[in-house]
Amino acid sequence: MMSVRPYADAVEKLRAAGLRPTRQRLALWKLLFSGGDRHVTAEALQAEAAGAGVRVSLATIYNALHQFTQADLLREVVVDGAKTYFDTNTTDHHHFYVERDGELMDIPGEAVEVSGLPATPAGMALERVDVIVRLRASDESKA
Amino acid sequence: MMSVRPYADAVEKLRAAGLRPTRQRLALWKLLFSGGDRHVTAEALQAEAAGAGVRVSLATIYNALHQFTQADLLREVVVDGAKTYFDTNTTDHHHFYVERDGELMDIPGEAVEVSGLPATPAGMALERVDVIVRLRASDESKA
DNA sequence: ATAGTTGCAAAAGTTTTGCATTGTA
DNA sequence: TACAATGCAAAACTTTTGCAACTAT
Repeated sequence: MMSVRPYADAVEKLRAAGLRPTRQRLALWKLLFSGGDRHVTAEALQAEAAGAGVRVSLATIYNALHQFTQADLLREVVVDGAKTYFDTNTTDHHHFYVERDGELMDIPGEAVEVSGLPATPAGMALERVDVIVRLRASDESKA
Repeated sequence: MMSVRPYADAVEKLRAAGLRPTRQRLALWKLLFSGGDRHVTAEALQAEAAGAGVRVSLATIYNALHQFTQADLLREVVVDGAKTYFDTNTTDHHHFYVERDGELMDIPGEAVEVSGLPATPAGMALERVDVIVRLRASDESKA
C-alpha cells in the first residue's frame, strides 16, 4: 500500500539516489525543496534547520549537500571564493550575483546564448558553460 | 635622463598606482608581467619567487596581489571555491577552466557574445559578465 | 626622519576528516 | 545484527590581521 506520510517523495528520491532516508537528510530535503528554487550555503542551511528545530551538525550538512550534488539533486555554484553555494535548480541556467549582499538569482538558461566561443581544446570535452552576471546596487554612493 | 635599469617600467607603473617600488613588489611584478598573460594563485607565486631566489612572505604576496588588483593591474578570477586566481590580463575576456588540473586559459573577449540576458534588476547596475567554460579531459576513464 | 612596507606568527573562516556512537534496514 | 550515517572535535586549508622591525624617499 502507498504511504501517505509527508516526505513520501523525498524518501523515494533519496532511495533512488542510493541514500538512506535518514531523519537529517529528510529534514534538509524538506528545507531545500519545499519552496521554489533556492541558493544556500552550508552555514545558512544549518541556521534554517536550527530554526526549524532540527539539530544537524555542519559536518552532516556538508556531507548531505555533497551527496545531493553527486546525485544531481543540487548544483554547486562558484561565484565567490569565500563561500560555496548550492543551488536547488539543476537545470541549465545562469546567475545574477550581487556581491555586496552575497545574493544569487537564477537566470533561465533557455533565454541565454553564448556565441563566439573558440573550439574546445584538443583532448578536452565541454563540461558546462557558466555565466555569472555581477551586479552592484546602482545607488551606491561610491565607485 | 632616462633610466636604463631593468624594472624602469615597473617602477613607474607602481608609482603611478601609488605604490612604492619595493624590492618585493618589483620581484613579483617581474614574475607576473615578464611573460605573456598569466594566471596565478598566491601560493604558486610564492613558489615561483622562491625558485627565483626571492624570499617573500605569503602575507606580502597577498598584499601585493590585492594592491595590484585595486590598481587594475590584475583581475581576480573566481572559478573554484578553494583557491583565488589572479589574472594578468585585465582586458575584457573569459576563461576555460580545467577542474582536474586547476588550469585556467583565456578566451579573448571580443569574440564572445552573451545574448538573451534579462534586464538588470531595478536599482542594480551591471558590473561584469563572467563566462567560465568548464572542461574535462575527454579521455578520462570515468564519468 | 617619516611614513609606508614587510615578515612573522597567530587568528579567522570555511570545509574536511577520523572515530566512537547511533539508527536504519 | 550489520553496516551505513551521524556528530563532535580537531585538523587542514586558504586568506587576513596586528605589530615590531625595516626601508624607500
